[in-house]
Amino acid sequence: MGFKFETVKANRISQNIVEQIRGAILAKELKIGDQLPSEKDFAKHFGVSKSSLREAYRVLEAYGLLEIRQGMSGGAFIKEVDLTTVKDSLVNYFFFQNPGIREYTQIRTFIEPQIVKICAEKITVEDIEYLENNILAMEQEPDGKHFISDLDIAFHKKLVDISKNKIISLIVESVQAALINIKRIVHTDEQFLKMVCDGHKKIVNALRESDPKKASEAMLDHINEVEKGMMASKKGSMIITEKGLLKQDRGSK
Amino acid sequence: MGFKFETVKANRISQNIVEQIRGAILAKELKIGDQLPSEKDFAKHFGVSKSSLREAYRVLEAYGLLEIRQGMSGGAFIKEVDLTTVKDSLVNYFFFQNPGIREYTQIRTFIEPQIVKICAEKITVEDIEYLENNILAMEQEPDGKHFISDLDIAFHKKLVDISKNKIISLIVESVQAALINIKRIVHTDEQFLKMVCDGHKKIVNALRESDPKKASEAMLDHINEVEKGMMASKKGSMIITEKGLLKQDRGSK
DNA sequence: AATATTAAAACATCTGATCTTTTAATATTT
DNA sequence: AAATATTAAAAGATCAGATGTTTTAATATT
Repeated sequence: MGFKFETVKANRISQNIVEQIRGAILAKELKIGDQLPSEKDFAKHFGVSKSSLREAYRVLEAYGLLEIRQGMSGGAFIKEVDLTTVKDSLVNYFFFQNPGIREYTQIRTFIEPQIVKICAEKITVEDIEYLENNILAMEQEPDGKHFISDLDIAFHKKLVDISKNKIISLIVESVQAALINIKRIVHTDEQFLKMVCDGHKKIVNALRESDPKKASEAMLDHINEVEKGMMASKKGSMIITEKGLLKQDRGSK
Repeated sequence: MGFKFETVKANRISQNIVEQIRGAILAKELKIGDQLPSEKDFAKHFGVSKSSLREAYRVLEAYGLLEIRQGMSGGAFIKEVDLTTVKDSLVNYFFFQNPGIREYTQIRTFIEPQIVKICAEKITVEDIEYLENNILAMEQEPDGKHFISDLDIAFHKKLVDISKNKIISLIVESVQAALINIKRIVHTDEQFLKMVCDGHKKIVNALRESDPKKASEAMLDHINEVEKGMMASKKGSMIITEKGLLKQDRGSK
């Protein structure tokens, strides 16, 4: 008949409450820091049991919209959704989509070269100093382990933060987090580490010279090199298990 | 002391259970479709009350990782996280970050011109036909209303889907959804509508000629034009309120 | 003035009962 | 035999109320 109806689920009390409160937040009737009534009072207000209301609070908390504190002057407070909440959500999503390394690389090649173009014009001496220290730390890191990825994330995060675009910051950070979290691959060999450092150095050099084109090309090369490295050394790399231990990755398929 | 400790929250039973189950999913010990024990059984297994376990299930459901069905052969089933869940999370996040139109435009100018470059090589006659029909529908739309944005989203979504990059699809869709959901701006004037259609036509023409450079430039122009249009007509545009009604936007600040 | 104690508010958890939904199994009808 | 209606059981949804734990403001003590 050309018209598609959507499936409807029976309304759960807690879901109904969740939607009302989220709606009030999006409609700006509730602001950050506002306190909701206590479980007992609000349950009575809605005419539902405490458990139903508690489930609603749990869900809103999971959305990152609520902070619940125990104790005397505790309660439920409207909270700004933080980056971690969204990143976790993206990680969950990517876990099932399971994109290939190519897909991660592609989005990075779209964004990050353009980011450093902007950086080349805006960057300050303090920023340069920060990036140089980051590279130094990475070089001095004795045998890699997972610190490399933290430093790597920090390097790219710094650049994207200079661009002052909150959306792009979120994307770049999440893509990198997802890549590391999902693949759980950390490259520990000297050669890979050196390649990353060299790439970062070239980028910083171009930025120091305020050369957008050179910086952009250096970033593009760097991303592609890292991809090549990840593809090639897949078998030889280490993966981090859920328990935090390191074990040899035998490569998939 | 140079070392930063992170704050720790007292462990809640439900949170502990959530982490265990999410961990098992990420560790691939639980797969899509797997059924978890019933509330009663699992609560007993963990040695906790049913309410605590229920709260854990609610949270996992909010994460999009669980589907809970009532009835005889119901129960809790591991579910693939769907796009809606992540988009909602992004919408929540952007609501507080409240990025400017410039930030939305910028990320689009980074990604979409490159997307159509790829499309120019991959696109099929069916795809072209789809896009042409989309433009026709938009032209025939009598007086805009919110259908325009649905068609606009569909147009850009189609292009990004051709690139077969799940990450980029998610980003482009979410950015557009967030822009419309948060700003709640719909342009109803004839002039704006015509400008969008013309932009889309130029893009499709370039794609039909398999001209990546021309397509990419047409997309870049289109995005920038739309931004200009949104900025300029901010006062004259309509906004959709929470209740779905349309009212005149008087412009902010 | 500093410190220790106490009390109350609010969340956290538990127990156990009852209601509702869904479906598999059974019974009935055609 | 096939279609339809009924029934029973499994599992979640909701409720009520009791008890435990955390946090902090108020009070008492040193």
